[in-house]
Amino acid sequence: MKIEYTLLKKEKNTEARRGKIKTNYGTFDTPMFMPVGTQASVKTLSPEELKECHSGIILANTYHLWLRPGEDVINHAGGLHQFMNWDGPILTDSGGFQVFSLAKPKDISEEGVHFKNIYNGDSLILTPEKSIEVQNKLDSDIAMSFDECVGFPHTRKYVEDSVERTIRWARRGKEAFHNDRQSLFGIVQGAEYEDLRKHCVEELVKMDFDGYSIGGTAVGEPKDLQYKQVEYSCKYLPKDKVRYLMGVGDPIDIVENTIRGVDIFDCVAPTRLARHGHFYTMQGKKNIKNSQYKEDFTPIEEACDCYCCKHYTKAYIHHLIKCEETFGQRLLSIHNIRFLTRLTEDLRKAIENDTILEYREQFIKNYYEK
RNA sequence: GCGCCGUUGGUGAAGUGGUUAACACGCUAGUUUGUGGCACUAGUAUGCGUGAGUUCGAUUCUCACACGACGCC
Repeated sequence: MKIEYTLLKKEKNTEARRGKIKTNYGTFDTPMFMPVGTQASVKTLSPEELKECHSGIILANTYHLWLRPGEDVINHAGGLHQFMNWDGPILTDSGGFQVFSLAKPKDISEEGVHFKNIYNGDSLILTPEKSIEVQNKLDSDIAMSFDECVGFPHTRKYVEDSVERTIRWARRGKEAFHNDRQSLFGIVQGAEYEDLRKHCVEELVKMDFDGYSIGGTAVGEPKDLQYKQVEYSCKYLPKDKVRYLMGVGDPIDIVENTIRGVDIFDCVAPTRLARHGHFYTMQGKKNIKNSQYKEDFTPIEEACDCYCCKHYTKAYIHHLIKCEETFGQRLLSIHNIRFLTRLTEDLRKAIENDTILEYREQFIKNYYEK
């Protein structure tokens, strides 16, 4: 079956939404934070540890799994869930972000995007059809359309042409799509131009996707522009379909964009930052390597219920991270992901109580003014 | 006791008669947004064993002393 999104409640004063998503691998609440497991693994964490972080869904990447081990290997294993021993929902990115991070403009053609295989130097082309074929074989619960994620800054003309191509690619991908157990999302592009975002949404809605993603954010643009891009997208998206904001996961951005109507977030930040010693607290982001933690025998956060905070001290984690022990990276990854899922739990409560604006005010006060 | 070699930041060390003493590690901070994981950026000896001398100028040359390694009695 396809995913089923249920809108449970809209917050009284904002666009924030409380909902739930039913998949073949369980149901999860929205708003929700989704950890990133590019290569069929959320770096340093086991599926059991991820479960304890209360992640409702995880993300894996088409581009990387296409190159290694190859979609057929995973298909022969019985699909991504079986391959990686994760029995919760999985969303796969299409490779569209790698168009932004790896390809140059000259590598992009109407047919698709030309890449060099980093493992053996082969010339490769990723097309909308190929991306969908790979994702069909990976058998994730939610697949993404192949899009072009445009960087910042850019010219209006470039974005105009790019949006049209992304729409054509979305149509080609939808026609190539064959998997009854999987859902497919369209991706809204158009940078900071409201008319282009509106146009993109209208064209995608005509194709009737199972849900919609907001792309082209978190690519170096100022925060206020990011929030506008989300507003210009959510304003035109159908209320009865889920909305996923791609690549955004800074705590304040999760709060701000939930208020603007986003249901799902993903970001590499909690795990990447953890590997470099940073951790989130309600009083802001901190660095465990700082010498002040050398003999601090208290947990990362007293109020946190994660495995890391229940059993380990800052002094111990300070030591582990300075020694580059992977256990330290793992403990902070657990904490950071749990921090973000707790944040979305708070936001869900605030939506139910119609108090999300008060929550934002308090959150900003604690997070930034200390 | 004699001979010989050596002594440069927290560590390993490079180097020069003349503006900011290389590099690495460590240390101190910072950055990271649909991940080409474990990277990048910045700061970190007003100082070259101690004292005296030569010189316009010494960490660099000379002498004495201290400390250390090696060899000989």
